[in-house]
Amino acid sequence: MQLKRADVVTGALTLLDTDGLDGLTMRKLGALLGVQAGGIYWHFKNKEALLGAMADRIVGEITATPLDPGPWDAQLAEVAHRLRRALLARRDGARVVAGTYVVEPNHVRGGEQTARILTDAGFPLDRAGWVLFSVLYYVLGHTIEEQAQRAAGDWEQRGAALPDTELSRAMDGVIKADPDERFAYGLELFLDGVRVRLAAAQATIGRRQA
Amino acid sequence: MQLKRADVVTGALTLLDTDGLDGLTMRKLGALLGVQAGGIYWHFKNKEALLGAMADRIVGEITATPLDPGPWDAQLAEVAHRLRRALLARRDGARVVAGTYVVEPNHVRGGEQTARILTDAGFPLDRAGWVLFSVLYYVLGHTIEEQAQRAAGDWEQRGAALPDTELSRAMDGVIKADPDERFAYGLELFLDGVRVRLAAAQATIGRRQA
DNA sequence: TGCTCACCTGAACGATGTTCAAGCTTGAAC
DNA sequence: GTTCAAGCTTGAACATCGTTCAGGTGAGCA
Repeated sequence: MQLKRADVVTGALTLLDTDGLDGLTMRKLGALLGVQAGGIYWHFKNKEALLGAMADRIVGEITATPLDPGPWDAQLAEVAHRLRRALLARRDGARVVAGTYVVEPNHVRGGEQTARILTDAGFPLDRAGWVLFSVLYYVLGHTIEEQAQRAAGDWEQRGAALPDTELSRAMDGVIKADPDERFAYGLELFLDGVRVRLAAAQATIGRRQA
Repeated sequence: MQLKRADVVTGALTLLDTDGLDGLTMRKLGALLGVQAGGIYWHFKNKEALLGAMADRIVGEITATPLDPGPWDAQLAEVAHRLRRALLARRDGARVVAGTYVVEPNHVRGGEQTARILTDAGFPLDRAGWVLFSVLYYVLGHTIEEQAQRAAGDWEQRGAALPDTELSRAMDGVIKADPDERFAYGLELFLDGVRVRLAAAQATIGRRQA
């Protein structure tokens, strides 16, 4: 039974979970697959291409199951949460996805599907794209930091080094707060902004129609 | 004249601009500083520590000049723009900053200064921190992608590979749009959300006072 | 049976981060 | 002005990394 392209990606994701992105080497991946390191290069041009395929597999989770019908804001929030869950599901998932600027099929498919949510809600198509990317950036940034914090683990010299002002204690509180809550809060800020824009756009149309 | 810690950081940032993050090696940095690669390890425990110091120097630009007095939303927007400019000012600046989860002095100082903007506007302290970090994540995510796209340069096989639907043409339009405009648009979405929250909080206080 | 691809081996190449004993340089103390 | 410890650097080595490539192996078709 020979190796298929998909098997390499699966093995790479397994190794990612156990050893992290920095521990993901071609030699270790080869050993896991029962193959010499060089053999992988028949399936992928280089490591970057492999990482791109891994990223696409990770974000592919988002479009795996169809969205429940419902109001646009609930749907958009669901997509954002799915993306975050997909990134968190694998060790260093956010770094893997953020590091690859490749246009892979699942990326594009997910983007289109999400844009449709916004255009159906009445957003003009170009602005829908802008909103979509903005949310994407927020999720990526948030999850990168979340996983970096998790990786840094408990070498928490932090509190000691900081000056003990009211503000810096608050900063420390932010870091220690529940990431799920913080994520939802920031996402809600975004959605409020989108709601404002949507209301304004519809008011303009209404005025034009009146 | 011997090397000081700060000189190493300055040289590293120069090398970052010319060779990019992937081209920033200890040997090249040593050559630039007129020193063997091993010598750098007297000043910094390892490369990660050096990158942390570089990141702190980059974000230090933000607090270099004091903020103009004005309404809180203009100030917050100014901070976000300063952060973006500081990251864009150096090649791969966003990746450098995002990759280091170290609490360096300038990071903390900038965070506190920005939190004060929000508390002065009437935000509770803990929520101010959440808002602040959310904006930070947006800016980081946006700028990482912006610089990645710049680095990918004009190997634009992109248009050809994509299916030619209305939606995918729109996606392509997003990528080709002016990054400054896109950034400002997404930031404004955020600010709208914050305004909504602030209005709601003040309404509650008002009702309580009444 | 033999041919032809698809797939893999095994060894090498250059480059990277990091370590360390040994030297040099500097500046203050005597 | 000499001395001496501390601050800084050398030079060579080590393990490991991504990547290449000429040559093997094996399965499926003729």
